[in-house]
Amino acid sequence: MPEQTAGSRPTLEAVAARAGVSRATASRVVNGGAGVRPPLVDKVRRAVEELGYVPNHAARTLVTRRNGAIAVIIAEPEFRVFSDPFFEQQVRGISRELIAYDAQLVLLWVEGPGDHGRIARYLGGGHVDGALAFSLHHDDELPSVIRRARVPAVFGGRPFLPGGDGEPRVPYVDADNRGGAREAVRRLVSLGRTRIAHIAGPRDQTSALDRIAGYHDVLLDADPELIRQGDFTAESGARAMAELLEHRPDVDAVFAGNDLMASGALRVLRESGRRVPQDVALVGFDDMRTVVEAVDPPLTTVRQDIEGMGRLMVRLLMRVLDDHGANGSRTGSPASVITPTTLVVRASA
Amino acid sequence: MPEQTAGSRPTLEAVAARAGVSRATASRVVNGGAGVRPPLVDKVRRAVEELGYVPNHAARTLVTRRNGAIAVIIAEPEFRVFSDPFFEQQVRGISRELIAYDAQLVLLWVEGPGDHGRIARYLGGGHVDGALAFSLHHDDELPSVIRRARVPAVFGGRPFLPGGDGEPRVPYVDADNRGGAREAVRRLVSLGRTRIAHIAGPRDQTSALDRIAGYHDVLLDADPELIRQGDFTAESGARAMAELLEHRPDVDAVFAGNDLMASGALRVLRESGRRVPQDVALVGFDDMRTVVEAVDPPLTTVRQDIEGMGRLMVRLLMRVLDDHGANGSRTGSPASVITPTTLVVRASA
DNA sequence: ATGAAAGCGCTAACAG
DNA sequence: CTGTTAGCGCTTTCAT
Repeated sequence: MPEQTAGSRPTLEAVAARAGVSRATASRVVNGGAGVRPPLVDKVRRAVEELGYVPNHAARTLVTRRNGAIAVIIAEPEFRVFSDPFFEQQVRGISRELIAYDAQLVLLWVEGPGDHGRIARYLGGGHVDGALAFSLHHDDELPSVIRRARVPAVFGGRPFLPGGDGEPRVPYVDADNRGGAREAVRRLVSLGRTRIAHIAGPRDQTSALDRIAGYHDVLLDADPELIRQGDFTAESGARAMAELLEHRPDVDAVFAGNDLMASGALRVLRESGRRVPQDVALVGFDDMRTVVEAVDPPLTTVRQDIEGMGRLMVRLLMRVLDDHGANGSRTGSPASVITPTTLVVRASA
Repeated sequence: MPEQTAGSRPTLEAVAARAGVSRATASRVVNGGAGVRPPLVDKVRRAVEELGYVPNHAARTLVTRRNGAIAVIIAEPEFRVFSDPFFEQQVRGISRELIAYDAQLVLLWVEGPGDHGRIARYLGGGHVDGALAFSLHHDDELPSVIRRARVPAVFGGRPFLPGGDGEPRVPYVDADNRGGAREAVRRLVSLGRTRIAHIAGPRDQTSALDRIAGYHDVLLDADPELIRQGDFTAESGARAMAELLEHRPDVDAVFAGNDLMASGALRVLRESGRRVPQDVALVGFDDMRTVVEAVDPPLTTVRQDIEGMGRLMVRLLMRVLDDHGANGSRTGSPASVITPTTLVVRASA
């Protein structure tokens, strides 16, 4: 343990003095040591060690204009933040990747539109180098708030693009919802099913929309009766399944917009005396552990690499930041990233 | 929307110039405006408005030595267990209170002992003014890591005090686990029950220990056979209840260390053909919504104000910080806070 | 390859 | 009450 006087911590000046070099050289060593002769590098390193020197972040930020911190914006209504496994995994990915970049995670918790002013002020105040936010509902104003703050940002999940005209596109990271949905439906088709229904997620979320699109990609002329609206909860899945059974009792397969709705549908299916997968095959989406394996039969579903998406959000943001730094103005909006999904076959289809 | 040139943001200098005052006066106004004549205050305020001035945080920190940021340290293993409302509510309370103090929340995610070095470096690096952490298992090293970093910290939940000798006591905020347990057991006594069992939480967590102590406070000479070990999971509650029924089939009341264990016990109780509360009365702890109301009969339990505890952690930390600032050295370790619990009577007891 | 010196934007004595 | 003047600790030209 390096000793350290109670009040003030050693400065670069002290390190330089101890190593018998100038502050400039000490600085160079601390920042990688490029272009400094090995013997001096060693001397400085040793001084740093002995003094227990840690760079003063504020001083460094003041001159470099880099904070080494990025904001993660969490909108309360949307997520039961830490209890939602989805969200937890994403934040874990972000946190891990940020550590690799030696950047800090500043959590901005938004409880409602009333907080937008505060968020805008903070973001605009140059406290963080960039922001990470999550795709929300169609009518959420947060994206505009972030954009107006002129802080480089990356979204998790494809955002609804406001206006749509000359607006700068925000880069985002999303799973291949559409492709995943196609795979799910194709699986059902390959099983010989011909009356394949879809229990859709809420229309104001792009992930739900994209999954619906994927369904239609495969089933070009699907009977509208076979498509039912849910809201991503198990309850809504059960309700949708009940409707389905009423209007199209001949249904022989269901692609649910997520695992939760699939679990609700499964319950109703069994209550109606149907066997899964024999009578009705069922595929979900998300591969949410707690649901997928707790259910009988275990659910065939589409997996997305959620933690990986979190990591990618960080990488993408860092690239945007580098562009900013390099030539002053953007090199053009960086491409968004769509991560692949994989079909996980279990017993339900 | 105040205009703003792309690259650099306006400085205090610019504000001062525009308002026709010195930088010092502008600074005074920005920081509350005490001791500045109203007309000047107005002028400066207007200039700030027109220029869209936002103080540079780094520059301010550099001179004041205050970051306006506090770290919230989350230890991964723990976090999973608490993946329920508990943790989320606490962080929400912290976040809300921090906003009131205009401080930022820096999230430090600890995945294991391997991260201790990084955490120590960060904390020791003066990036944050203080830290908030949560009470962990007996053998967790995090508390020592934090203490060694010499950063003012407050714990959520009474920590195991290491060493125990001249070590500085860390202030903490905790619910009155012992008192709550007493209330729970007294309720059972008041119902005329005479063979009251306790399903205890893990012995390496102070909350579990305190609840056991509360049980003993009321039942001074309880039969050791009536106390069974669980680990705060529903499964362990079921197991403990089964053992209980085997050794003491005459049991007529159970105080479970938390609601999850109570729910497991309830299931076993009913499988054994006993009626709750008629044959066996049951009280839980935590008042965890999702469990307490989902269960039949609804659980009588002990409620703690979790969000409030989060807020108190922040207030306590701020007080510690003020003490530090005021006279250079601590005024003495600030008192910890124990928040009251309340018995919530439902149908199970 | 190294050092000297000029700030980054702000606050806090200290004068006036 | 207001302005002047030093820095806070660090990076970064610019000379050498």
